[in-house]
Amino acid sequence: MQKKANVSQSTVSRVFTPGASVSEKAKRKVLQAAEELGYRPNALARGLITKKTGMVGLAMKDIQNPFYHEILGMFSEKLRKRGYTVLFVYTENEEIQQEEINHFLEYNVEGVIVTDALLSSKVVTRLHDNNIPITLFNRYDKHLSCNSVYCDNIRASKEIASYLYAQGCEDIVFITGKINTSTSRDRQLGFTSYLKNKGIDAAILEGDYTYEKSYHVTNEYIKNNRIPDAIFGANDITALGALDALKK
Amino acid sequence: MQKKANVSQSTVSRVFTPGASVSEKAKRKVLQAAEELGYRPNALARGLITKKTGMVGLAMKDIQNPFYHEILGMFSEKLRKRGYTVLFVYTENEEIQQEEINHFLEYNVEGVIVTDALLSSKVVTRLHDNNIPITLFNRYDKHLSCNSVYCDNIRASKEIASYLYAQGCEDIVFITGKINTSTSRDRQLGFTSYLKNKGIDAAILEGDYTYEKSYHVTNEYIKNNRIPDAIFGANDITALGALDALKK
DNA sequence: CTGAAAGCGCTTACAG
DNA sequence: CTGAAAGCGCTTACAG
Repeated sequence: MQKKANVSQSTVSRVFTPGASVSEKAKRKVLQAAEELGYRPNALARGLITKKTGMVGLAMKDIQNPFYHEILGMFSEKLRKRGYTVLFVYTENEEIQQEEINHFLEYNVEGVIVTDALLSSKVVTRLHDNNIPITLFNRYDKHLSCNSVYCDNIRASKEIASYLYAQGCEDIVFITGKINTSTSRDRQLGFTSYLKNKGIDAAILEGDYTYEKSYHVTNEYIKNNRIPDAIFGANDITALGALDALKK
Repeated sequence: MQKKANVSQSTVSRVFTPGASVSEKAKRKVLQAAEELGYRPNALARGLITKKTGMVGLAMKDIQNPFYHEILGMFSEKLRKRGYTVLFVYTENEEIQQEEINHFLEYNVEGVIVTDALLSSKVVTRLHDNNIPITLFNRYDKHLSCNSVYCDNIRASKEIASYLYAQGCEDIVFITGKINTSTSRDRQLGFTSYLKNKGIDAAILEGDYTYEKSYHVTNEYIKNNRIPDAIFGANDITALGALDALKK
C-alpha cells in the first residue's frame, strides 16, 4: 500500500487518523491508492496498539419479549453512529457465563452492556480488573458496583395501582415476573404498597415472565376464586397470558 | 506473564494452542500463572497473525418480525459453540450500506451472514475480493454469487393453495410482502399458479410485511368487495394485520 | 509535513 | 519439548 502511494507507513496512518497533519498532496496520493487497492486500515492492528478496539460487548438473554429485540436495534444503531461495533452474545443460561465474558475480555471490548440477564459478582470483578466499564440495562443490583439505567418501576406501578383504585377496583391480582429480577420486585412493591395503604390486599400469583406460566396461574386462580376486578401483570407477556386465560 | 511462569513467550503460546507440544510441567506453570494474573490470550494479536479472527459478521434488517429475533439467537448460539463470536450490525436501510460492510472488512471477519436485508452487488464483490464467504439466509438472488439457505416457498405455498382449494374456497386473496424479496415473490408464485390451474384467479393485494400496511389493504379491499373465503398473507405479520382488519 | 524505528501481543518456522 | 527471532499491520514519539 505505502509502495503504491509512494509514501511511508506513517503517512498512510496519518491519512486515516482524523486530525493528523498530512499535506493535501500526500493525502490525495494515499486515498487514491487506497481506492484502487480496496485498502482499509486493519482494525485489529490498530486496536492492538491503541487499546481502542472500537468494540462494545452486548449480552442479552434469550427470551420471547419483543421489547428486547427493539432495544438491540437501538443499541446497535446508536453505537454504530458513535463509531463502535457490537460484539454480540446471547446467553441461554440465567447467569452470564464466565466463558461468554471471556470472549469480551479476549477481544478487548471497550465496555459491556447487559440487558435482561444476570451477572455474577465474580464476572463483574473480572471486568473491573480489566478496566472495562459495564452497564446494566433495565435492571440493577445493589450488591454489584456497576452503572445501570432503568425506569422507576416502583413509582410507575404505584400510578397503575392508583388508577385502578380510582376506577373502583377492589379485588385485584398481581402476577409477578421472575422473582429474582429487580424489575418484577419493584413493580410488585410499588403496586401492593399503594393498595395496602388503601386497605386492599392484592393477591399475588407467581409468574416467570413467560406466557405459558402466566396463562396457567391465572387459569388456576379463576377456578378457585371469582374473577377479579383487575389483574396487573409484571410485563406485557404476562398480561397476554392472563388475558387469554380469561378469554377462555 | 512469561516472567511469572518463567518460560518463554513461545511456550505460553503453545499452552493456549490446542495440540501444540508442551510438557505437562510447563503447562501447569503457565496455567497457574495465568490463573493468578487473570491472563487471557489477546484475540486481536492472535487474529492479526493467524488471519483467523474468530469473528463472523451478522447483518439483519430492523423489522418487527419476531422470527428474526429467534434466528439471531440460534445463529449466535451455534456460532459460539463452534468458537466464533458475532459482530452484529442492524441495518436500517433497505440495502446494506457500504459503511457497514466496511466494518466487517476492517475487523477481518471470517464470514458474513445476511438475514432479511438486501445486498448490492458492489458489496458482494468487495467481500469476495477479500475472500470473505457470505451467505444469505432466507432469501436468494440469482444475480449474486453467494451461498444461501432458504425454504422452498413455491412448493409450500402450493400446498397451502391446495389445502384451501380442497376446503372449497373460491374467492381467495393473497397479500404480498415486500415485492422485491424472493420470499414474497415465491410465495405468490406458488400460490397463484396452483389456483390458476384450478381456474381460480386470486386477488393480489400489495403489502410490505408490515402489520399496518396489511391492515390497511385488507380494510380497503373488504370495503369494495365481499369478504373472501380465504386470505393468505405473505408472512405472519401480514396475516395478523389482515385478521385484525377483518375483526373490525 | 514526513520517515525510520520501536513496539502492541501474539504465532510460527528454525535450531537445538 | 523449548527459546530466540522475525513478522502480522498498525501507531506514536523522535528527529529532521
